[in-house]
Amino acid sequence: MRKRLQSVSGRAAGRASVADVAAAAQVSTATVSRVLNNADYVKPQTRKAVEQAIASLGYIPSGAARSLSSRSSRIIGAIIPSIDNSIFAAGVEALQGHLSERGYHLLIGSSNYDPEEEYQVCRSFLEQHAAGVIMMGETHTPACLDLLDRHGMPFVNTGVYTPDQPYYCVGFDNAGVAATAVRYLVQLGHRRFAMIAGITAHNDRAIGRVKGVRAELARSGLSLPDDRVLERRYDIAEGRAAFRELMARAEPPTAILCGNDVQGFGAILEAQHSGIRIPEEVSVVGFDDLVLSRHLKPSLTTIRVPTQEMWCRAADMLFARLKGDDTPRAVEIETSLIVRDSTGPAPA
Amino acid sequence: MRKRLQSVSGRAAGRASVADVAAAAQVSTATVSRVLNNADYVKPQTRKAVEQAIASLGYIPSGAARSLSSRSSRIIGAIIPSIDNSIFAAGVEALQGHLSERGYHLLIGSSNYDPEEEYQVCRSFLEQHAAGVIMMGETHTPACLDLLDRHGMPFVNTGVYTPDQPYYCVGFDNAGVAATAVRYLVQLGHRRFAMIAGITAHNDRAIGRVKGVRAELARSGLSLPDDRVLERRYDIAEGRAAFRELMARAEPPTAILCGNDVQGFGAILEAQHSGIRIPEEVSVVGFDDLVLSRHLKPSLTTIRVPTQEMWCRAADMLFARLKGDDTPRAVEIETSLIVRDSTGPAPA
DNA sequence: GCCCAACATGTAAAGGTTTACATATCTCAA
DNA sequence: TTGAGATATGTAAACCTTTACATGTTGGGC
Repeated sequence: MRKRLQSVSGRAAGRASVADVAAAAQVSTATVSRVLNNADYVKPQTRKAVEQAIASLGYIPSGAARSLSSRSSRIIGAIIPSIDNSIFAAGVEALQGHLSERGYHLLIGSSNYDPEEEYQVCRSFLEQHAAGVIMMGETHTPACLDLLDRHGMPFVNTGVYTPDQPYYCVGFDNAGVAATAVRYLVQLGHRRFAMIAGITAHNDRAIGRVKGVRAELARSGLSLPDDRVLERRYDIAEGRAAFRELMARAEPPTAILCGNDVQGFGAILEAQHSGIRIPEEVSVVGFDDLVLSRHLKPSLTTIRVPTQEMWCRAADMLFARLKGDDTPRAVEIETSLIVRDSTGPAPA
Repeated sequence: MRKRLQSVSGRAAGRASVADVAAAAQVSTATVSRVLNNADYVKPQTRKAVEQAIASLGYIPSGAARSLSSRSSRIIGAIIPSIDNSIFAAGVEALQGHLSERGYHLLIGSSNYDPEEEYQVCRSFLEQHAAGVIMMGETHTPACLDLLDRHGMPFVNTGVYTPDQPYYCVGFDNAGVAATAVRYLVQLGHRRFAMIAGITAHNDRAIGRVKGVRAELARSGLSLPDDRVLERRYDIAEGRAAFRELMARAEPPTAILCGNDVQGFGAILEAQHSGIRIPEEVSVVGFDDLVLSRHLKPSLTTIRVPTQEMWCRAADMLFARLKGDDTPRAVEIETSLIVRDSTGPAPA
């Protein structure tokens, strides 16, 4: 059994610890800790000595020991339904950068739109002492909420704006935003609508969008029968199939609202392949404004959602709560209808 | 100051610990630990008692304490150049699931193709006591390699196959694979080639692909002048611009190889917009086989890369090394040329 | 020249596991 | 009946920080 690394040894026999740094800088571990966490009351000269020791030992603090001791960590957990969806990938990317700039780390888990998996991911975040959690949507199992609550784990719901709820959130009103698109289409003279929606089970955003479309149509004295709402996965192939199915009907819709851009891509691509003209024969609207949307032919009219901003704001809300600052409970982010070439006047 | 949570208290005043579980189950903490890590030599009856205590207390082990004590964690770090790229998103998604099934957690960091950032992410993984790291490519700064080495942190390079190197890797020979596509195009009669390549700085995969193309062309007595290699970001807009630029030349290429599918999408979409016919006027080949590739019109001929498999294998290599099992140092995964509609005979 | 506040640093406990080692109990062959 | 393993459990140290508290030092107003 070899004695632990001494400050003299160039090579680490095991990892250098605060004790090693302290020894090398001839100070106490408390002082090293103070330097590390740049606390007040450290003489510049002392600080320099410690920093030098840190550098020469290649000392890297132990996150585990740190969070054990301080009962807080620099880890944020994010639960994403599916990373393999551009909109979430973009969000995760932005979030990761945002956290990293602030010395935080991102732990990610995916729920696959399954509440049970979401619960398990929460548990694992708790296990890792995450400082906070970001989740999608407002619908979580009681077990999950209870778990977070019992452990005093702060969390923020994203993708939804629910000022009436007691939970923190940053997002937008899915129903209201979807209504915007409908209003625009109605103005263009459309009367026969259909929807390629996301799978609504366990997905309040998808539900909200369908609801919003229905509500707005109702306001114009129109309706959206159940058989004109096709629930499909967020997937190009599914979007294509749904579009084909809708357009093959006796009375095809003149306007199709998609649950997200990916389904919209499916619609446009299927139209390209089958020779259906968009927007002359049918208008298509997406949701998210992914990068591809502006490049397709025709380009896709859609709702722009500032995802990056949303995830970063969610992180900021957590930071504020961790610091004890107060922060509004519900933050609404601005979306906008981006009119492109996939929509036009209803055919005569 | 309140006394710590007792097994009798329904509500947690702080988090339950092994000590609490031990007390509740009337055993020692060692036994609880044994149950937790399902070690041998625990009487079924005892195990049951402990498990019951765990359940009733809602006990969640502390990952921090665990890794501190055991000097190992269940965290794997992955450094991705950019999550906001379908190919990586798909990989991360698969990796996350794979790890999660095995009780591991995924910490992610992005390097933005910047070696310095990669180094920083490595540091932060070290800080979090990751059990292992997965990185893209074989090119890492000496500082980074040294850091990993000094801390005995196992890592695996992905996206490259370098049996001659002393590092673990799982991937494929970028140059060789790119050559495959060239061979196919040469057979189709193409003689005037161009490339929309990725930015080669700090990106050995991008470099490899360019090299492979050049090497294979040389074998056929052809060449690829520097002015026919446009280095661009992996981005649809960049792909479009590059395609436009190439096709506007006095002698436009008859075949364009793209650094990845995203650039290929750019080429196809630009062709759609500008009325250039693919493959009649020019053939286009991508790399990655993203989901969209088969759906575009024309569909994109490309190289299929089993990304999901690649990332999962990388994780498996780490697992094997962590367990002390031995594992081949270099694993080659199989890619294949997927011929679709974006390639055809060279125009006459 | 004194004393107090502000500044600077040190000591040691606590945080929640794992694990080496010690101890206790059981089983069964001789 | 005994005792040697095998089985089962316990004790306590170690892992590496942070932090409450204690102590020591400095400067300057009087």
